[in-house]
Amino acid sequence: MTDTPTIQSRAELSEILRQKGFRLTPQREKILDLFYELPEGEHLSAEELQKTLRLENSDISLATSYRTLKLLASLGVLRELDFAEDHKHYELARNPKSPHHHIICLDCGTTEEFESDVIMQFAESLAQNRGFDIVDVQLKVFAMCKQHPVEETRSTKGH
Amino acid sequence: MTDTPTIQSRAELSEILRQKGFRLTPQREKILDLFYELPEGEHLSAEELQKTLRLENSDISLATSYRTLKLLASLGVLRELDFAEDHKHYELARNPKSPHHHIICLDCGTTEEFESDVIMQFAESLAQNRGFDIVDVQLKVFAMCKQHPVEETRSTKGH
DNA sequence: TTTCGTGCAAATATTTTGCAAAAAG
DNA sequence: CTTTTTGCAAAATATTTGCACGAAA
Repeated sequence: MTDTPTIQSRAELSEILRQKGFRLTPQREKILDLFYELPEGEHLSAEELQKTLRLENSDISLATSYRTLKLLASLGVLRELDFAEDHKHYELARNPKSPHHHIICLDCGTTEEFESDVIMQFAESLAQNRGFDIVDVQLKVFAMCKQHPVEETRSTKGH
Repeated sequence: MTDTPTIQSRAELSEILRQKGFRLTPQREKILDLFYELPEGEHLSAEELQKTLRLENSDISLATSYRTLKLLASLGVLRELDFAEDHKHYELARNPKSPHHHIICLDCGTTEEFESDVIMQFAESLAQNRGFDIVDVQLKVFAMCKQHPVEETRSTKGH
């Protein structure tokens, strides 16, 4: 892995930003705060972030939300997740040494997360063999959960 | 894994479609043909598919391309891939019993693929424990390749 | 012939960007 | 003061959809 810093507390944000020449703004603080308030394993899309901000009467423009999500992801503070959807999700990169993975129900969209040393070791040695420097590792298991068995005919077109 | 059929040849397409009440059209045949002509490990986005079709003087509308990609993916004939980009990629699901995985350079976008029994076994037992029925497994290793070392300061804003 | 698929253009959805004003350092 | 960041609205991208016509079974 690279030198991605593990943020122990929101207070480190200022330092991380300053190191790279970015400024600490109320918007950036607020957005990071929100991610800290989130239960572990939760992730937000840009729209969900906006909705949450509005609930707390924070008036941050959508453009700033997008810019902040990208910035924080590029700094390694947030992790960008791609499920089988049309938008990205973000979560705190709490512990970059052991990224976690997701099993996703293709029908209801439910996600469960898990960690795995097996996967990480595999990825590390693979990257080393090929001369890559790992930034993130994401295993995605697309599946149907108990509540949503595999459909067999076109009658079930939904989703 | 589910009963996703492994297509041995393009000729089976008709049967697979008919089974679910879909029709065999020249457009669907042509698009599947293209994927068969692709070297293993190659994948196409909707736009790339259009470009390739145009090169062969096939005049299939973009809407139909999108519809066909979605349809074939839902039938298990194609596999939908999400890299850290703003569009999806598709590839033939040649062997659904051992999906392959990708290591992606975040800077230049190069992808290399690999397979792994370790990953598949891990995924199978995980899914079983949680009562999920696996549809696909994708490990993505985001990294920087030899040619594109990790950037340290904001001076390198590109990309 | 009846139902499904296609092409077109318009509509959506998501994300990015130019620019002037406001804020950070 | 100087440079970055914000908010807004417009633009750019990616994908989906309504509808009338044409094609498959």
